[in-house]
Amino acid sequence: MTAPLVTILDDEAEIRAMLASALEEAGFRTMSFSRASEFETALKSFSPDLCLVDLSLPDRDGLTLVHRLALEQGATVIIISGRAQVQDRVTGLELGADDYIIKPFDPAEVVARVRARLRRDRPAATGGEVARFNGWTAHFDRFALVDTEGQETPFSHAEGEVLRLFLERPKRLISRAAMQESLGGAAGESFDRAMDVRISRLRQKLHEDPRNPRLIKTIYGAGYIFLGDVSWE
Amino acid sequence: MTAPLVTILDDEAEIRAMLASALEEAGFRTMSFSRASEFETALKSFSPDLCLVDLSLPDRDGLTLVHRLALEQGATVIIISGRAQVQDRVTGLELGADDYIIKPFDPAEVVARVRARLRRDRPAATGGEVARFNGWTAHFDRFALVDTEGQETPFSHAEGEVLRLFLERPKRLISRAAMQESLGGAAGESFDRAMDVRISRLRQKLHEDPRNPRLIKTIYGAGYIFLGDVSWE
DNA sequence: GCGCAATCCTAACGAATTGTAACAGGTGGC
DNA sequence: GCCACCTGTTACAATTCGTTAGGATTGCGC
Repeated sequence: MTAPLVTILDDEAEIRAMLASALEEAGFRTMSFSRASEFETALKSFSPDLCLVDLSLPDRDGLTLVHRLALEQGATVIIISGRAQVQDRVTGLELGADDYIIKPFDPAEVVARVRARLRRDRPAATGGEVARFNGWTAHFDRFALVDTEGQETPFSHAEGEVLRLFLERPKRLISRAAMQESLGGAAGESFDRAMDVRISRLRQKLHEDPRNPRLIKTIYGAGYIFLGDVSWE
Repeated sequence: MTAPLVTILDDEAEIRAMLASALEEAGFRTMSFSRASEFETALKSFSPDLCLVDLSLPDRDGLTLVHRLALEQGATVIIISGRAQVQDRVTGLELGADDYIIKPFDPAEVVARVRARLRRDRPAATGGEVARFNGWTAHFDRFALVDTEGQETPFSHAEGEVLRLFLERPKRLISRAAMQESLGGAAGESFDRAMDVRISRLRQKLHEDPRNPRLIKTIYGAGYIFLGDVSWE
């Protein structure tokens, strides 16, 4: 999967540079344009995954461009603008923009908003559903564990909840209480036994040696700790 | 097509009222909740198209709730918060929120942002009769599924209802109750068995492996989730 | 090391939930 | 009427997952 392509259309070189470096650092490919006409020409050869558009362009009405991009061409568009009035924002969004960011902005927030948009369009690009650890690949989207040989082992919803919890907090102690709260279990009672069973079944699917688990360690009297080297994608 | 359902979760009655009236005026259906626990209970019976969530909730950590809603359940979430720091916004968006609105806000902007989100989520609302997903093309106008080789498989009206529901809400949990409500089935009774049968027949036409369905997943005790990458045209 | 209680593991069971084959009533074309 | 098809119902099979119970492990005092 190649990195998503984000275009930047802004007449100020400084802002283009700031956005481009922040986005590239975050793993996106970027293309920058200072004038709408050039941008539109480039669109004939490329189809960006997301377009950042400054409304105050010298050579074209920005809103018209946004409208054509978003509604007619179906592109994902985020407006960047110095105009902060609610009315400006509302019309920008009504015209088809997916988001509206006001200058001055923090590049970190722009990156976060770009990610939030692309997460839906290209789920694989910004991740959240696939994690790798110690030879395993967990596909939460299809509820399956895949080993190095491509062998698939399905896991259930309940097992997935536990696995996800571990993969989101690797190498950190997770107390039973925290786990119950996370998994929506009513505190106390005898749900803690159900907890154990879920983990037991998960261990089996991960081929853990019961005597010497390598991935899911029990900390007696405290909770569990997941020792895999996790990377999400 | 029924109006999209927007849920409002905020502990301040005044804000709930303001949002609800603005959204209803804009043509949305709304449901309001003051506490996260009630909201989560209601989620078992309804599938909102979009959730507005205030982060400062009395009975639960708002960010955890957002994370579960957005990433695990695939719901569309807009955070409303009094915390205006860039860092707060970035973490909110990283956790899966689709947008982040800061208090105090203008109801008109909230409505515009809600519309901007839903415009992408429910393209079918604007009237598409053909949808593509994972090698299949569903033609609702002539009740047929077409595979990559052009092979046509007809589907019935009842099957189409289920398929359309899935294609309009991909990658989101759809509870049985919500499905019955959508399909006009009388609640309770033994209609839920008919539900299963419809899905079973649809799975067969999609050539799903009964042991390991890839498109229509069952979430035991909760509902179903459709995992295709859908695009309407 | 030994004994004991607390804690944890997991096989086995069973209730609840879901899947689906088979059946039957309904509808419409001819 | 006959036939094909649609669709809900029934009955039983399969799956999920919490509970139970007994065994294993750990920590601690001696």
